[in-house]
Amino acid sequence: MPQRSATNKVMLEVVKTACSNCNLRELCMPLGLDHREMEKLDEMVSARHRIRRGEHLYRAGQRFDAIYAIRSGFFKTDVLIEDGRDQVTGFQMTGELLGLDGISTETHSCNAVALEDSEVCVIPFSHLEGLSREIRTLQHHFHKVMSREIVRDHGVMMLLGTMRAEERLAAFLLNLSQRFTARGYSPAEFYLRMTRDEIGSYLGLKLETVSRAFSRFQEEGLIAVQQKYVRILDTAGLKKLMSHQRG
Amino acid sequence: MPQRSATNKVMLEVVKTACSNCNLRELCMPLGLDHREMEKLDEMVSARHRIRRGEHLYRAGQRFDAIYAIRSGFFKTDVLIEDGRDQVTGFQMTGELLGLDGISTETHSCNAVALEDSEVCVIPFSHLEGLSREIRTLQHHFHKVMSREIVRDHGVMMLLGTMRAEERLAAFLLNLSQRFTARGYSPAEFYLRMTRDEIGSYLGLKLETVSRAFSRFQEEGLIAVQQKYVRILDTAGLKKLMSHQRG
DNA sequence: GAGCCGGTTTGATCCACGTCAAACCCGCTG
DNA sequence: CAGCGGGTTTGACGTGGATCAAACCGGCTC
Repeated sequence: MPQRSATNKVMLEVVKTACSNCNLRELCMPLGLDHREMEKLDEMVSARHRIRRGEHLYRAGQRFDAIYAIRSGFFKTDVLIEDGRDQVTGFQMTGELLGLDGISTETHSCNAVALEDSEVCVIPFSHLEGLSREIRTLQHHFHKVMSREIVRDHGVMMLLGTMRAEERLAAFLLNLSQRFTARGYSPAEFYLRMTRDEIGSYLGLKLETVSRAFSRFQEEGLIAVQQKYVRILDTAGLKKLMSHQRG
Repeated sequence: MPQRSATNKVMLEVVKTACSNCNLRELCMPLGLDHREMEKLDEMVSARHRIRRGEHLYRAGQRFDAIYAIRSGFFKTDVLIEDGRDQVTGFQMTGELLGLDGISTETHSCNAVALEDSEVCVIPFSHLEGLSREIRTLQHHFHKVMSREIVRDHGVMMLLGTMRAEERLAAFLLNLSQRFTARGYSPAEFYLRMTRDEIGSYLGLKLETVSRAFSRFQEEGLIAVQQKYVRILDTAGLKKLMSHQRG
């Protein structure tokens, strides 16, 4: 049985977490490690955390010393500026990493909040750096993950800089669909874990605009929405909408 | 005298580039290396490239195998999507790294174009990975640089998602000022290397809007502009403008 | 020095999205 | 089952920035 102790308001389990038989392996960690390397990887993960819906995994300003791999659940990250404005910078799901932004200053630069009850693996960053000096493939994998994050952000910048409301929402839905698919869920129907307001914040729109876009998509038969439940009826239609609006 | 050979349309110099006595060291590479480590660093940089104004350092779709440190000059990076829309994702200056986005897929995901005659150090990525398995401080430095890029991108997302035109331009000017300062140039006056259109693309605005915002700032005595030459007259005013517009 | 050309400025008009406000929906609690 | 509250939808209206268009500016070539 795992030991338990309360840290902040969060339950910490000191378990022997085993990457070696985690079925998210191919999402979060590199393939093709030999037996010894796999054992080391298991040691790298120091613990698992359960985070309840609405709780923070970390907050902007806190000292950074670990990154987190999402075992299950759903998160958002957001940044806040003095004058009260804030923006959701991303939504993260199973198999994705959280906390990469903290490396640069050794301080988290955004908040990470669970949008549903979730579980993460805690990967102390010094362990990760140590191990990636030993295991090439791990090193390379990690670099790719960071780079992918940069590319992803460029995509969002593109979205925010050049697309109109409906294109943004279409892009957002298609992106979710694709990520759910990669995790073995239906590409065509899913529950949104976030509110209209959070979607709007992420997409640089007001919640009313998001809501109207949803309604419009429904009218046009592209999707069926019922609150947080979304069914995509016409993927091609959504794609078309994205590319050749205006121009 | 360095050997010369023409590669693409770009001059390549096979010189013994020496990080060890490069005065950008503190900007692009880690401090506190001992003599032997410094020598290895020198070997890591395989060559220097000269890029003339308007030329591409690399293009989206090309195979990635090196990152580039800007020795001198000024670049922009931009992404292009099918339907013809494009967006500038960043402006890079002396001491900054280019090409990090290519690691994830081993293919460059954006274009890098020199906005003035420039010179870069070519750092083959496999060398960098190899060396950072040996030198902890180099490894850690590199991770910080990648992470900083992510944080920077979040800042841009914030800008694009929540700020209005004049706030965006103010943020842009203050950011440039700060980066020039860090490089020993005047914080208050500089030449813009990019056009109004490129600024607009970066800030998610049309060039007319950028131009109007410049004019407005000038009317209000915040800056003096003459084409690409900008003098900041009231830094505090620009900052104030950013924070407490609309509220 | 005339003429051209890319980039910029400025003005007039338009429209997508924001703002404000009311109603609605659904799950909870007493 | 009434009442409440967070989230959502929908409508009416206002506005910041896009669009369209014309003029301007400085550097270039012939």
